[in-house]
Amino acid sequence: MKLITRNTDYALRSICYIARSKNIVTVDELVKQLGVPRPFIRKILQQLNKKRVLDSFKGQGGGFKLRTPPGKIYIIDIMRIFQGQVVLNTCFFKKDVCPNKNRCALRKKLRLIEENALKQLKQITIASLI
Amino acid sequence: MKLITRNTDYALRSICYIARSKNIVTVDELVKQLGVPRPFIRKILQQLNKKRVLDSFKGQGGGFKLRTPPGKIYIIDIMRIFQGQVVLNTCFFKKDVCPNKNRCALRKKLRLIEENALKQLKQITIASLI
DNA sequence: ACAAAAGATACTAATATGGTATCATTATCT
DNA sequence: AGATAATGATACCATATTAGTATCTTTTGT
Ligand code: FES
Ligand code: FES
Repeated sequence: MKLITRNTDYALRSICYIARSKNIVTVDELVKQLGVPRPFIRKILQQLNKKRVLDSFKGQGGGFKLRTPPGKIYIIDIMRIFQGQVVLNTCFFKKDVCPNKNRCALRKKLRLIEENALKQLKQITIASLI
Repeated sequence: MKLITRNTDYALRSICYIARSKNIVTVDELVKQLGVPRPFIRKILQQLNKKRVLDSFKGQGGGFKLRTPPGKIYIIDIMRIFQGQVVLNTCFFKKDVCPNKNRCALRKKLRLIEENALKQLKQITIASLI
């Protein structure tokens, strides 16, 4: 039960770095800073661009910068990009949606725990990490 | 980010069923009740026996029963059996243990969330599910 | 034109999870 | 004692997810 995966982790680190550095940041710079495989982090940054977290500039002097201020980037959103819908607690009972789900004591408990975790995750911004 | 996996889920269901039924319960009965692949649930029950959650009896009339009362079986322990150490939030920064871990803002936040979830999980017993 | 950047996309590798198969052991019943 | 009904142990296979690579295209500044 990992809260965040490697993807997300690197993404967050990259975003934090970019947030701190006022200038535009290249992949090369991030590779040096984070010591992460170049093609891997490239893919991550591309995804962040597609999802409109970062803005990208091609060509010489190009690179990435934030599209919104760090105080408005929530890590839950980054998690969603790389991990899909966060905190879902599936029922394995029957193939389809379990008809029992609302009465099921286990789900009820788990749901509470998840809601709680979600609530906390939703409050963390990049700004609060740097 | 699944809170519990299929293994754990089936284990919990099995334990709940066994807890409700006063008699000794066979794999066959569980298969019928839960509609889960027989060899799969066998393995699960064997593990539960090894970890001393269930007690097992071989031979005719054999099967499984609880080793402790349902109020003393915590689901966090079942999770640990099937999912290993629950709620660990790894740092991916450098290969080894990150020297920065205690100062790292992200880890600090995640740790809080995890501690919270753990605290809640630790309170759920089988008794509270049946 | 050329070089330095990112974009797009498809592929491979490693790990974790989910599931099977097979044979050995033990206990009960007749 | 032997047959049968149960679990124990163990090794294997399948699938999904995560992690990582490779290659080629596009854009832009000089
Ligand atoms: S049995 Fe389906 S949610 Fe619990
Ligand atoms: S950088 Fe290692 S814990 Fe945050």
